[in-house]
Amino acid sequence: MSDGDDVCLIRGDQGRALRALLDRIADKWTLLVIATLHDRRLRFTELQRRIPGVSQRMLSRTLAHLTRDDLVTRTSYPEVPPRVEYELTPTARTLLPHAVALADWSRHHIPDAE
Amino acid sequence: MSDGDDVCLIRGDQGRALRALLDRIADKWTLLVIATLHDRRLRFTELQRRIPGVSQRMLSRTLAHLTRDDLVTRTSYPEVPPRVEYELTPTARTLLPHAVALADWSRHHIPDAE
DNA sequence: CAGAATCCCAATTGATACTG
DNA sequence: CAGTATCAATTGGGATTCTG
Repeated sequence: MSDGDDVCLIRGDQGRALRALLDRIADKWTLLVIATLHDRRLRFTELQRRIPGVSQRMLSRTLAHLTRDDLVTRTSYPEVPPRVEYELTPTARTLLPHAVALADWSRHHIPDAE
Repeated sequence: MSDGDDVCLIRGDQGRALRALLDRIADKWTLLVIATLHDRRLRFTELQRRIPGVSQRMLSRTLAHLTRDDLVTRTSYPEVPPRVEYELTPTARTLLPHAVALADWSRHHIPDAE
């Protein structure tokens, strides 16, 4: 907790890791998708309905990236009409507390963020 | 710590706060500037030397935003040649542990982030 | 030294239409 | 239903030039 904590967010592993994370989740929709899936599996259309403003294209891309990064699992059922369900991976769930902590920090320290 | 923690990162204050924060710090240079200033006040040119690849334009813009958001203080000394020093505000310092925590999470959960 | 102004390119996002 | 394809609009960022 001391002020002297060594912060090595430049040039080191920490810096690259943080950049890799932000590159994956800091865009316009990713965190919204993760948050929307936090307590339930959802189908494509349900996700789109719960996330106001997202286009099919962006939701599709976001889910593809999340699936590739192993933060979301995609389950396709061989039915007609097709049904596909998305769900957070355990890995993604461990990220949620950090997101909440950051949101909390923001509400306390950034004006108009409340 | 339970799985049932209420995560309200959608539509609520939390969601807007998190978005406001990411809009301010998730770009290419902001966190690098914050990290570079974590233990010392620095002048414009020193910052540019310590952050490889940053252009004058982007460093200038980034510092202006950080100053406006009260994460960095700008002190100008009336000398010739001019001297300007930048320093983290106490507010910005409280953000650093969160950044470190996220970097740590990333190193454990994102392949190639190490 | 510390920047502001200008121009240009690349990447991100959105709107719309179409398909298995 | 769950996407993909295409194109237009917007934004982020870099290179260069100029200035108090």
